[in-house]
Amino acid sequence: MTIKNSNIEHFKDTLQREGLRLTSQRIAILEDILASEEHRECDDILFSLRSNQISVSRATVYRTLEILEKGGFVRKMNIGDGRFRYENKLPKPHHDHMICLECGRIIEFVDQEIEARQVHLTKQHHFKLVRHIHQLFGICEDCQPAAANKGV
Amino acid sequence: MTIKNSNIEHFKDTLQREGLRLTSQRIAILEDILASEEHRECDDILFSLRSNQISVSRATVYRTLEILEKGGFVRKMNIGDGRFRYENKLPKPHHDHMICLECGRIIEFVDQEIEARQVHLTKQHHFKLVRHIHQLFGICEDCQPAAANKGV
DNA sequence: ATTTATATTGAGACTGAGTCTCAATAAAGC
DNA sequence: GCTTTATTGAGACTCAGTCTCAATATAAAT
Repeated sequence: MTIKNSNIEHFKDTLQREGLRLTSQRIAILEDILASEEHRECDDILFSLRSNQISVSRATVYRTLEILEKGGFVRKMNIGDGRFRYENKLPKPHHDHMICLECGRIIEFVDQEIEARQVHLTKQHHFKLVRHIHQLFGICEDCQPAAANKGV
Repeated sequence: MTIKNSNIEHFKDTLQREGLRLTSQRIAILEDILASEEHRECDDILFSLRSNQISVSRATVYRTLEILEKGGFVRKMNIGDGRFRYENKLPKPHHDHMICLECGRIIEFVDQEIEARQVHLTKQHHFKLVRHIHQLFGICEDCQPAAANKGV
């Protein structure tokens, strides 16, 4: 059994547990996400499907993304520009993001010291930490010459 | 001269530098923000003004908030629920936020180690850090008993 | 103080991401 | 294959935020 098929099986189990059905649209959306390493918005996924002659409605993509998020297949991220991004979460350990303000490029990072400090700080405030967002906005290496010309 | 008046003077200077005018609406909005320590959304500010018999349109509040943000008077924050929050930035040094998922309470924090690690990490990636968002979501002390009952 | 040029305002139209509705369709179990 | 019921697509809808434009107010000039 391929890795891809084992993911579909896993998805099937997740659906069954919730009394949901395995449809061709859901499979197509999951496969498209599994095939990408990018942080994409809904329409990126929609157009990617369409470029493979798969027609799915926008509503179905949103609905499926919600199921996939709950099932731990994708991570939904808010980078503050009003549109959510979705990334294939399966092969990835926890990480945070640097986001280029010029080109939108996303660089992933993790830092154990920061993770530990977060736990420490929340304990100090008797706050039960559930999840966190840590985003570093700036200019990536490639965009720095261009940004300097624009006076950034 | 009171602290309040010196802020209005500072605002006046900021406006003049941009060729903008000092209007009663802009003063009222700034004063309302200066009088609050909270992280409020546009409508909170609008209703606060109205409760003081000051009628301003929503568009003007948004427009003024934009000017105040650029001028460094307020900080605009995205806590991921689709509505921006604005906080009086003047008396405050840099800080990040813990956000209670139950009651929306916001606790401010700073940690020099985290700040230093951020700089270190971005340097490693030759990324020019401009700003960051660091939000810790969870359950605040007060909400933990209630959340436990709901099975969170 | 009056005039003049132009920035600002308010009301409501508009935008765009995302959600909801509902009739038609398609899974899944029998 | 039949039945039950979840799912789909199309488009209406929502909601925060932005834009438009005629009426108004500010600031500078006279």
